[in-house]
Amino acid sequence: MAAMTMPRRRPGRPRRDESRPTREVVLTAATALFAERGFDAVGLREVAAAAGVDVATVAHHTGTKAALYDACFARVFAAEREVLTEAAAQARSALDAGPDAARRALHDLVDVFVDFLEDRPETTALWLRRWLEPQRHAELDQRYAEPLYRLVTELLTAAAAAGALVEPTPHITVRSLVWAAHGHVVALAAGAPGARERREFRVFVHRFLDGLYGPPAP
Amino acid sequence: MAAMTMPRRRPGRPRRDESRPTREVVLTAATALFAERGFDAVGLREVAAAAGVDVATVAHHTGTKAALYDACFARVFAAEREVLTEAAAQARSALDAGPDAARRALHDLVDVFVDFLEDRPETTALWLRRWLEPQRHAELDQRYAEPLYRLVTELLTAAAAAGALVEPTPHITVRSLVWAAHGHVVALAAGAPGARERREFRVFVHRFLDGLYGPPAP
DNA sequence: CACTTAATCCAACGTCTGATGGATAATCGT
DNA sequence: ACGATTATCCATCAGACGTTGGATTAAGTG
Repeated sequence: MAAMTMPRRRPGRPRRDESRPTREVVLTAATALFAERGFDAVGLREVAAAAGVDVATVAHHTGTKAALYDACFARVFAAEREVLTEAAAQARSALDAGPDAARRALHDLVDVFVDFLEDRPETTALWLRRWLEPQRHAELDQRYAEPLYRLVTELLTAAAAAGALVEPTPHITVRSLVWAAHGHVVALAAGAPGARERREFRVFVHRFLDGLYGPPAP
Repeated sequence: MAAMTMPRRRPGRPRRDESRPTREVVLTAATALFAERGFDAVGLREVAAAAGVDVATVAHHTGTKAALYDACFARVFAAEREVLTEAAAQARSALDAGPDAARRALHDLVDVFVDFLEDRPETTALWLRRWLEPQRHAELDQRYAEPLYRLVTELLTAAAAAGALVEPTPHITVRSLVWAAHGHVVALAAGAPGARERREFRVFVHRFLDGLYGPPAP
């Protein structure tokens, strides 16, 4: 029975590295390169070399270069969506517990977001690159950005409806916070003193929220 | 006498368009293309075509492609620096007139900045592209970004010293504001409803400042 | 065992790139 | 009028690019 459910090796030439699927290796290498230098500045031969395979192998696994690019984005953004969706759900459940709890939940939510970006700075690089590509921009916004923005925007709207805060333009607040966080990551990548900067940015974001909505109860 | 100070035509074949120096035409065309698609995605032949000249003419006036790229940045960032330097000087002179005037001066300063970015959205595109280029990043920061950041950061510090506000991390506040403004421009370029978005972003920025520092007197 | 399937690499293709050497034209200084 | 100077274009180069066809290897399947 176990043999039935075990992932039996498929026929054909075995992979070079049986521990990680070649596609994953290629995607990881390509993501790092694309994040660092962008679509046009990265050659497929370079990706192949970084992944330790031939350029034809890259094509075999990911098709065209644009498809590889898209696949890299999909992986990173799916991870971001997962983390944020869960964090937003937690924050939402705190809305009923009164204004103080709601504001504290917002603090926690942005902390999760900042943690994620600091942990995976390539997310910032890829987002910024996408924002600079007008044609791909729209499609990506629809698939990834808009749902996330809507999630948090509706969270703010609900908090406002619950009387926890006053927020006339939640989408602008959310967007500004997101860009401030991306700027923070870029500053870190540019060599700002790490630990101190991280701490201070969190304090700033909380000041930002407290200034807009009032602080949680002491 | 007038003939002595008049810009006498230099020898050699005349320019195609005597009204605008060829170098300016090329730089303008190149700036638009680079801002839209980035360094690697823009070919010199494309720049030449947009400027209405041959590719060799581009090389003759701007040297290598990297030099052309740098020249485009220098033009745009010099304009930004000029506008901001003057606005910051005006704000600084208002610091002595008390906390309310200081806060109002801050509002005016960010308004000038947002106006400038909305007016020249290519500034945002070029900045973002530079931030994604690690090696060029440092040099550019030193020449353009750092002086501007220092200008505004010291303004905040001076305002804090004058008792107009409390600001533990001025550089983070400034950076976050700058990135929020860039995000605003990107959203506009992506098709957000223009007039309303512009108005609401200004309201938001003022809310942001009032939240951090307290509002100016009513 | 033979047959199929899958993964990998090698070699090559046509295209486009940034750069350059050299010819031509038009203006100035003399 | 004549050489010097400058701007412009044409033609071309060597190299890198993304992509593809086909050979090779090694496993599963019967």
